[in-house]
Amino acid sequence: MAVPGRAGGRDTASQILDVAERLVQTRGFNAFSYGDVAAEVGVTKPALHYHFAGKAELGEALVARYAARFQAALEHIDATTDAAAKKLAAYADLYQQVLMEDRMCLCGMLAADYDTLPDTMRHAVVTFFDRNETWLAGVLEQGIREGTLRASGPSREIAQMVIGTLEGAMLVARTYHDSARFVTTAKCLLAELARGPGS
Amino acid sequence: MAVPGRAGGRDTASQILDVAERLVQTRGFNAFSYGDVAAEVGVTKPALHYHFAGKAELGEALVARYAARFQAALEHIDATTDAAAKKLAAYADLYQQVLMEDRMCLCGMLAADYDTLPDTMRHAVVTFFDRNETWLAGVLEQGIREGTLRASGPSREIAQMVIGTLEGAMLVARTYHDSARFVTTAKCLLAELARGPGS
DNA sequence: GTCTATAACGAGATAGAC
DNA sequence: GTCTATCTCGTTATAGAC
Repeated sequence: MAVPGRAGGRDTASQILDVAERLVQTRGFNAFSYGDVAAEVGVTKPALHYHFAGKAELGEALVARYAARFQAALEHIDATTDAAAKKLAAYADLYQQVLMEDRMCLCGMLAADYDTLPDTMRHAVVTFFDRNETWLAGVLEQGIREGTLRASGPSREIAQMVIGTLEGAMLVARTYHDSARFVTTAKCLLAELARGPGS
Repeated sequence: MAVPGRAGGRDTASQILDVAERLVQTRGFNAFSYGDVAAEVGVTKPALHYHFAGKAELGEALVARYAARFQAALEHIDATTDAAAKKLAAYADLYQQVLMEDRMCLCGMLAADYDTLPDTMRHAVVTFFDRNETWLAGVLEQGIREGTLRASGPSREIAQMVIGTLEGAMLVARTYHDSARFVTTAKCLLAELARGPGS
């Protein structure tokens, strides 16, 4: 339950979000339609427009829900894990769980679609990355204090690299249908950040 | 001229490829149309169909040209650079040049669109990554022999991480309209791989 | 090699009944 | 809250003239 709320689907709005989320994560924002979602949920297109006025509004709701769920997962890590290195591993595991459902990170996918997104969605995607960066920078600083992690530069910059590496590893691994490829990169990354004899 | 051939545009086919390439790199494969390309090149849609039967064929030609150009750039690096660490820096610089034109790597973008691509394009994208991985692994092994690079694991796995990191850093940096963000991550990555007191 | 014209389809969206 | 029916537009693609 690192990513709670996905199993849900009692009401139509949740079902719409569930289906649309999967379609965006696998096909991208410009390769899914109201028709696709409606058919899969078992309603008609106007029913979708009742719940989400347009594709922009649906997209905004998608990012908002995903970001909230991710934020909750980060808080869950903070609440249940002490060591910074373990927090980092748990963070990478969040990505891995997404990939093992054959999905790209929602915001990673939307980053690819960025130039075609409505403004509100753009801002929401950037905010998602900002929050991840802030959380990661905190974990890195904790690890440096503990002496369990090392940073060869400012913690925010290392945090940016971690996000980029995990998003990129997901992106590429999906073309190989090989989640092991992601796991390998995540392990390399964690090994690099673990306190070796560096700085 | 690390990426030769882009300036070209004598014949219509080249112009079509140039425009389509930029549109795919900025908007994705599912967010550009024959109409967009035709309008920009200054011809009509049937003229495009004359040169490239359909979107699939255009996409294949796009990846083939991009991959060939990239391959040529790698050979250029090999021919003009000795030290492995400098080759690695030159490799990261190839990505940076693409990003500074406000573009995503063509194959990174197509990786996001992967689930919606025709089969021939899928294979071409994977082959692109494979060739990059092979070249990078060779450079890493050279660096280990020289004692200028270190690898905390098998060179092919490190090569995979390098590709993932650079693709992901590009992907995210584009949402910030901030190529400096990519440069920072690339520097961190090169610093990690440079021979510190590690293995 | 490029055009006009058009076919055939799917997209996002709305009106209005129930 | 969901439906039928419809509108308008953009999409890929083809036929056939020049």
